[in-house]
Amino acid sequence: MNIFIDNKSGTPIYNQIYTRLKNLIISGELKRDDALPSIRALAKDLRISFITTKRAYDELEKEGFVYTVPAKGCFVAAKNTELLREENLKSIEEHIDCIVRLAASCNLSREEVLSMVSFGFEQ
Amino acid sequence: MNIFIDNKSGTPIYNQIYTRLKNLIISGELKRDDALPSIRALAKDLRISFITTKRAYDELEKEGFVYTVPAKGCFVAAKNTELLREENLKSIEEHIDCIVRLAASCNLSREEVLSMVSFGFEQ
DNA sequence: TTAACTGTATATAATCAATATATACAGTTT
DNA sequence: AAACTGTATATATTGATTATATACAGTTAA
Repeated sequence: MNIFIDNKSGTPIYNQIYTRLKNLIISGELKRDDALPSIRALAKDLRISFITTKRAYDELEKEGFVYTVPAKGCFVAAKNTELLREENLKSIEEHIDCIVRLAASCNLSREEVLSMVSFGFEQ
Repeated sequence: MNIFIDNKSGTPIYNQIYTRLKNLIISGELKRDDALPSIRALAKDLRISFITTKRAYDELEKEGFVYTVPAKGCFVAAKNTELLREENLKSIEEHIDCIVRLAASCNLSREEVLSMVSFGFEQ
């Protein structure tokens, strides 16, 4: 499964697992309805508590990347790219809201902001 | 001085003081080189530890809104509006960076993002 | 010069969220 | 029945946040 834990890195174990699996799903290495390793098998493999792998899977499920069936296992959900796109759009909207508020509080016009954004894409 | 503490609100005391003073400075009610109440006097007034008022003042100083002179007091710094503008610009840049990254990961073009931003200003 | 004020520095206590875990439970498969 | 699956509950540890006391050192003005 190629998941490695770096105990020295500051990021929590459950987060490392979550990120790695998410990338595997997004990149397509794990396809729709593929079974993920069971939380216990993966935990045994990584020599950590299965509660920790469960947490990573819970996060993945909460964000719609996987679905789990009690007593059966955890599987890659469909429509991940659409889901990711929706999430990103929502996130972008939030950033824009912040920008609009900040711009207002320092008298920055729409045009000035637009040129800043446009410039941001050139970097 | 009109500073009130709401113990029921979730925001920390030092933060309430910080926000209130910052608003007084930005709005111009406290002008350049005006003396703020001493950390001890304010603490006595609010019936809290002066360490807490000190923390609020430390935050204000770190962000450039006030300067303190040991054994003399704490005073409103100059150029607050310019400073605020700079801070806001930096913050906007950061939001733009995030947006650019998000847009890239879901194949959103510069033009699409620009129209989203433009739309954001209409709300 | 001393009393009363200013801010500073260090150490500490309480609280809370985050992280990781063990254990007991219940359903599925073979 | 044995061996697997995920679930639920309770708990321990850690670290950051918040608020504090106490001892210190400089300034001011009687």
